Amino acid sequence: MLTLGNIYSALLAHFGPQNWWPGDSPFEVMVGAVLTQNTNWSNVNRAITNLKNDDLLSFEALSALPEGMLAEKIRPSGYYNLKARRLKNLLALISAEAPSGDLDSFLGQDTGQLRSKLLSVKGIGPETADSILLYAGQKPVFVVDTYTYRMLTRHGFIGEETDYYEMQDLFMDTLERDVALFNEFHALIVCLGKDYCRKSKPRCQECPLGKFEPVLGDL
DNA sequence: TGCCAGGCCGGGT
DNA sequence: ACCCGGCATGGC
Repeated sequence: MLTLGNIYSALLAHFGPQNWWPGDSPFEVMVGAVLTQNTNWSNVNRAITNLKNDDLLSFEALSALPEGMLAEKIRPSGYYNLKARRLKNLLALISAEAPSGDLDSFLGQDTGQLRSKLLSVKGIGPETADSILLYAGQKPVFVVDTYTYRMLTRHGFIGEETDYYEMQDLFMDTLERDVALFNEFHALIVCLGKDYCRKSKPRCQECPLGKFEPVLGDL
């Protein structure tokens, strides 16, 4: 019987623990979540490094930095004008919710309420919001991304028309709602995606999941 | 060289 | 309710 648990075990055995998120503070995670939208992490890391080198990676410093200057700092991450605006939008939410920039109280809110507020920010969609909830807020929320979709569709686990929330429900209704599990699982799916589920490689031949004989609907 | 990366928004059907 | 173009740098 094929289960998501089997997939998790196979990925963990193949790639080993990933220990995400690659950022030390919740604030850094939130910034990274926006910067990594449709962008590879090495480019994001350059942008983060630029901010760190200038001591700008804090709520106070970023709030004081003009949007145009922020854009220049994060240029390597791509879409830099757009992302500077999106980061400012997020900072505005934090200001409204926790005027002193107290992230603990901001992230300590009820998960559903916080999710709605994050989604109300222009530039933050389902994946970015859920990444912040899980990796910055330690909430048991499963993060779905393009690799998750490719893994599930290409192995025939789900239909092509499946949307974000259907996939998310699949994980959250099947697995134990555990922060550490959701953390590792999503990170491992990204590993799988980078190595085997590239857009230009429609079939994952030597994929670690190849030993399974997936059947549509059998999860 | 062209294609791709840990999305999301806005405008057009 | 979909579908599509725009946003942009750096790696392979």
